[in-house]
Amino acid sequence: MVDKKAKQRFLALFGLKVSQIRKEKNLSYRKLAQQCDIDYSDISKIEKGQVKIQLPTVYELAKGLGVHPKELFDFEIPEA
Amino acid sequence: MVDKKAKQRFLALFGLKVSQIRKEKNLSYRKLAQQCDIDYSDISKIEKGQVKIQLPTVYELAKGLGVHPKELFDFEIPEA
DNA sequence: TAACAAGTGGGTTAAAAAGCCTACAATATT
DNA sequence: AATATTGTAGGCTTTTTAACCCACTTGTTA
Repeated sequence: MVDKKAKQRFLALFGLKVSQIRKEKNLSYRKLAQQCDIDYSDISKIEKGQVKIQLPTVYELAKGLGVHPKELFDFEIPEA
Repeated sequence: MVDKKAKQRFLALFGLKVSQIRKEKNLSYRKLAQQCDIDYSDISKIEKGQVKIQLPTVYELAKGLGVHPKELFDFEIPEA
């Protein structure tokens, strides 16, 4: 496993993006959870960058938020 | 697990995108594998949509391909 | 103040990815 | 023709998510 810190940063930025979009849409964890097949307590962990979610979960999340999955990755990647 | 087919389509489209970019850059599985921390045989499976990779793997893949992770999701999501 | 909603953290079990390697067939290269 | 490259498939072990559930705490609001 190379570049552990960069991956951790990536997870954190992804979670932040999810958090931003969720708040824009005025959704609580529980409300969002109703719209996608993810447990509300797990969404909390995702936003904190605590779990390395898989592609289908990314898909579910985007669906629940009503955005294209691509949008969840719309953030700057820190170089080096 | 709701919507199994949609998730499978999503995986397939993602893999197709990876495949397209890899070929644009004239990279073989083994060459790409040298630039990211993923085994070459696993990249093959990713492109075929056979594995549900996690976020750090998405990050690695994008890094190896020299693109922003967002680009790997730049495809149409089939409705319904 | 009571009831409710929200965020958080901890735990469980089964399934699957990560990470690794080997082998083989089909191409391409020399 | 011989060699090297490429895609593919299979197996293996360890680690971790997925998918749940429950309990506690802090805010909200009726």
